[in-house]
Amino acid sequence: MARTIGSNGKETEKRVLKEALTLFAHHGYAAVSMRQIAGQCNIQAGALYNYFPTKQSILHGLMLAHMNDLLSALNAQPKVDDPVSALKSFTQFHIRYHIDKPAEVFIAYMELRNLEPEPYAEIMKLRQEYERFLRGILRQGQANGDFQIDDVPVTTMAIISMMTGVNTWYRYGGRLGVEEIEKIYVNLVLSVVGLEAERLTPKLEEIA
Amino acid sequence: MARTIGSNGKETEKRVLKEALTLFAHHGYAAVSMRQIAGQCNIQAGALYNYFPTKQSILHGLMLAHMNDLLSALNAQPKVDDPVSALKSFTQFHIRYHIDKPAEVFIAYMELRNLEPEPYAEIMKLRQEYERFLRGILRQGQANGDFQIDDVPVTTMAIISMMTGVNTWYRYGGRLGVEEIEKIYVNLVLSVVGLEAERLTPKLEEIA
DNA sequence: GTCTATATTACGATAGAC
DNA sequence: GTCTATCGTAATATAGAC
Repeated sequence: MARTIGSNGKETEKRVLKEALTLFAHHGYAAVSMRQIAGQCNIQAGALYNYFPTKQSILHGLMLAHMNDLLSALNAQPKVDDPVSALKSFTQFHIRYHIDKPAEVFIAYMELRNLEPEPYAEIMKLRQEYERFLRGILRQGQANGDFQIDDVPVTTMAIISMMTGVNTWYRYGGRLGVEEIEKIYVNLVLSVVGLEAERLTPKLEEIA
Repeated sequence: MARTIGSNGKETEKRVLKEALTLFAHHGYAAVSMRQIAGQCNIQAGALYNYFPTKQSILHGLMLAHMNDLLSALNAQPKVDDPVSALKSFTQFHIRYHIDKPAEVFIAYMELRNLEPEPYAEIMKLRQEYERFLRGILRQGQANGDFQIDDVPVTTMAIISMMTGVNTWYRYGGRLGVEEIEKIYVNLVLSVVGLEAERLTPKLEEIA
C-alpha cells in the first residue's frame, strides 16, 4: 500500500521510541513483541524496520539516548568547587532526574543484560562516567577533610543505589512532592558522608 | 519411553529450580525457554510439566521460596530491644544475606513484573513484611531519641535500596571481603539515622 | 518419571505492491 | 513510508508410549 496520508518518517520514529519505552518499562524488553510496539504506534510490524533494523537496536537506541541525555544534563549543571555544595547539587540533580524520567531510568538498569556485548560495553562506559563524577566529589571532600568516608568506591555505589531507589517507589501525587523528596535525600546523602544535616522542621511526616 | 534409570522425582524438581534460578538470573525470565531449562537439567522439555504446570509457576515458586527463606532467616535472628543494636544487626543480616544469595535476590526484584496479578500480590505482601521490620526499628529509634530521621518511610526505602545495591556490584574475590563490606555498610546505615559512626581504621582503602 | 512427537500459536524479520 | 503476506523458526504446552 502507498504511504498513509499524513504519515511522516521523523514523527513515526519518535513515536516508535516513545511507545517502545513505555512497553519495555512495563513488561520488559524480552516480553514485548515488535507487533505490540507497532500496534501502539498504529502501524504494521513491517513498518518498524524502516527505522530500526532489529528489535535490539530499539533497546540500544533508547538506552544510549538516555545515557547521553543524563550526562548532558549533568554537564549542563553549574560548576561548583566546594565538595559539600557539589554533593548537594549532585543529589538534587540525580533525584529530580530520576523522578522525572522513571521509564528511561528503569529500563537503563533493568535491561542491561538484554544488550548484546558491544552495545552493553558502550552503555556501561557511560554509566561509569556518571559514577566517576560522584566518586570525584567524594574523593575531593575526603581529601580536604569535609567528609568522613570509610571507603570511597563503596560509598559511591551506596549513594547511587540509595538515590536511584526512588525510581522504584516514588509516584507523583503521593504524600510528598519532588521538592520534599529532594530535601530529604540531600540530608540522607550528607549524613552518609559524615556531615550533620540540618533537620527538616516541621518534620515532613507531620505535615502529611 | 520408560523411566530413566536412576531418575528421581524429588531430585529432579530441585534440579529444575536450581537451573531455572541460574538461567533467570542470567538472562531474565522472559528470555529463557522451557527447553533451555530442561537442557540444563539433562531432561526433555515435556518432563518439566511433571513438576510445574506452567513456566510462570517456576518463577513463582522461586520467588516465594526466596521470600519465605528471607523472612525465616530474619525471624531466626536473636531478638534485640535497643534500636541501635537492632539496626546494626539488621544491616549485617541484610548485607550478608544479599551477598550470599545473589541470584535469588536478583530475580526477586527484577522479575516482579513478570508475575501474574495474584502471585505478584502475594510476593509484594512478603516484601512489605520485610520492609515493615526495618521501619519498626527506625520508628522506635526515632521515638526514643536515638535516631535523627526526617521521614521514616522514605528513610526505610533509602536504607533498603542502599543495602540491596551490593547485589549489583559485589563479587567474591574482589578487593573487599564480606566482613569488610558489612562493617562499611553498618557505618553507612548508622550515619543515615544521624549517629556518629566510629571510623574504620586503618581505612579499608589503604589496606588494599 | 521421562521419552518422542506434535498441536497451536507467536516470534523476528523480509519481500514486493503501492 | 506503510501496507499485506509470508518465510523460517521457536515458543508453551499436551498426548500417549514405555
